Amino acid sequence: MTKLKDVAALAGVSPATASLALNGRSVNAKTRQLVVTAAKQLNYVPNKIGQSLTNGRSNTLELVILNVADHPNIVRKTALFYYLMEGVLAVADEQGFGVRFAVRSHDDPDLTAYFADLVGAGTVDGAIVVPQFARDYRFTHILHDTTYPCVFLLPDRFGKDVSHVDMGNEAGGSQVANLFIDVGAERIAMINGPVSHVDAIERERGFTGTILDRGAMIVALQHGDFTIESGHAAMGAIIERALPDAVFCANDYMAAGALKFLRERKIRVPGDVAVVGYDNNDLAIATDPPLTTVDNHFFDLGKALAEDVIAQVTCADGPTTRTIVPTLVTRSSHLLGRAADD
Amino acid sequence: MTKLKDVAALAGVSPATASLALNGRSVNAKTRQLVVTAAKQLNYVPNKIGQSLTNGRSNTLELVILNVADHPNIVRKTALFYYLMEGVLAVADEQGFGVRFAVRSHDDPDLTAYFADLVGAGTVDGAIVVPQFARDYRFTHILHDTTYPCVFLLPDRFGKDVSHVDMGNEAGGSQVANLFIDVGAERIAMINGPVSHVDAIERERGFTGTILDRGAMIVALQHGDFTIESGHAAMGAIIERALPDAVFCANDYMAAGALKFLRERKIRVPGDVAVVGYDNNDLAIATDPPLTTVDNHFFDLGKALAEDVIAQVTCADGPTTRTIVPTLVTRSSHLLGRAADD
DNA sequence: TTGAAAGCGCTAACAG
DNA sequence: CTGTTAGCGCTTTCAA
Repeated sequence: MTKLKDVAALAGVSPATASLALNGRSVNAKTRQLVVTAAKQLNYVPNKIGQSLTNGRSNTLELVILNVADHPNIVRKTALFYYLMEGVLAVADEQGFGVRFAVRSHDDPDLTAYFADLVGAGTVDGAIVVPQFARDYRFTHILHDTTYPCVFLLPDRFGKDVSHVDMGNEAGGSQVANLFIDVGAERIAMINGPVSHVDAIERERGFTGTILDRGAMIVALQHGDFTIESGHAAMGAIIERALPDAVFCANDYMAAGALKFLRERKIRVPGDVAVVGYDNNDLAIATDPPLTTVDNHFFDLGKALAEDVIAQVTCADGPTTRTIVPTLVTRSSHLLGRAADD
Repeated sequence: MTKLKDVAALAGVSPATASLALNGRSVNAKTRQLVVTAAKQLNYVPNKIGQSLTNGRSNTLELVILNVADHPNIVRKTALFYYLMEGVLAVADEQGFGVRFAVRSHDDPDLTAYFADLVGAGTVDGAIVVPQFARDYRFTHILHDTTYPCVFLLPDRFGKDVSHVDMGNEAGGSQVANLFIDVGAERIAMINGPVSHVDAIERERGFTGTILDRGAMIVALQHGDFTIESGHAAMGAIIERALPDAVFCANDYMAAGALKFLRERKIRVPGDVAVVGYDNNDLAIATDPPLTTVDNHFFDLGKALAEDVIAQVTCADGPTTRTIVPTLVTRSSHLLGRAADD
């Protein structure tokens, strides 16, 4: 591997000036020319490890996602997370940062050690962390105490003390509630995700809040685990008592399961009951009927996350907070009664 | 940040011995004890940048996936790739490697520069590359010439000169063909992916090869772009001429589109026509009927890829080649005639 | 078994 | 504007 010294030698200057020349600092134009052509001739690529050691910066971000053993890893299934990664990559690339990727379990006894390594090892300048469940956040202290640049993907409520991006689950739930009311539903059910899932908690809060505010009622609330099967089962449990006008499923997978159950029972969707999902997964256009759902804008979330860590890394800015508001994507599964026959 | 020197000072030894002690080299037991407790007391985390500079190794792998501008980014949609990443992470973690992630376009004019940086910058010890299309592979030369550790996810046919893992598309296509024949199909169609997609090419080869070998015939061949819509359209194009007994779709998305089209036309699946997809995407259990499909074992592919690069990094082994054979997952969409009514 | 010293590749401080 | 020197944090000869 050719190094700076070699380039300097070929150009007939000292390594120091070669460095200045290559980094666009003030040097004699002729000298720069010399150095640049020498570098090109030798296919010189600066060794980033060397650079990091002197600069104290690695220009790398770590994206870590936190799982939990007792629930299926929904990230695995949804492909949504890939959009987030691409968002992160988009801004990281543009700003000259590389991205490392890691998955840890929330139950991992040495999660703390992992984070300690992260801040100590010097391989990354900042971290984007995606906790998914309301669990033990003690590991956060390490990041906090050292004021290590990091941003969480977490609702405001859970991310009080740390920089975070909120994906607007509460607003999303509320949007669905309004849609149901507007379409004439009165007796309403929800199939939510695991009780400890932070997004699920917020979706439910936003949803039930506005349902009740607007004078309709919640007649059933079931918890699934975000899988198709659990949606299917939950729908069965709901129907056992009575058929609601509308059911909101906290993700598209469970909505697909619910749809499946209703089809088996020959209950018409749309028409007899309105069904809405969440995430705007690709699944939502494959179901029959196509699913009305909520789009989180995962790509934008990824961009926001990356922008915010990078800001902390480069400007030593204080903690940031922002919300990316999701948008309703109406297809046909939310229609009720006559409207469904159009 | 506390450094080795600090630990050494506290333990009352030289940095050199502290290093030896911490790295499990031969040192007086008492000295080691001293150093270890000092390290613990100071929460010492070795700086990996410093280590890298001396060792010449970063213990990091890069996973790069190659896109193409003129086709939808299927990786974005499938979630399959996430399984692959988890496979890579699983072995990387275990072996003490970190993983960087990047996405590049095959059409990017400075793809070559990107790879040159990769080998030159010293931030990664090896690369896993996932090209998806049969395109210009000139950038490979850089990796090749420098014998840089790298492994491709590519069919044998395309990966001749480089270490690679083959996902067994040809075998998978063949498995589907056999299933069709066994179920009594005679007039058979295929909805394939883009003509330049390496996996699509192999799937078709394996499929049509055994269909013809076993005396059935191909009555239609359409190309989609791996999306639901394209599957829908392709199915329409096929039906325009005649209804085949069976149609093999090169991925589950297109199969879902085909299913949708057939449902609209009130053609029964299973029963009138057999439909099989590929990938064993989660989509496949959400469709009606559940889709018979082929599982690529993406997690295992990721593990294989990681194992093979790491082997190259640590043992300077020569090029490796292996195939992870996919397996058929039968649900009900492949049944024909009476069998479908069971 | 341990310490002193050198060096990995680079950039920054300081002279000249 | 350019060269010399030092040093980032670590490991590794080489001596003692």
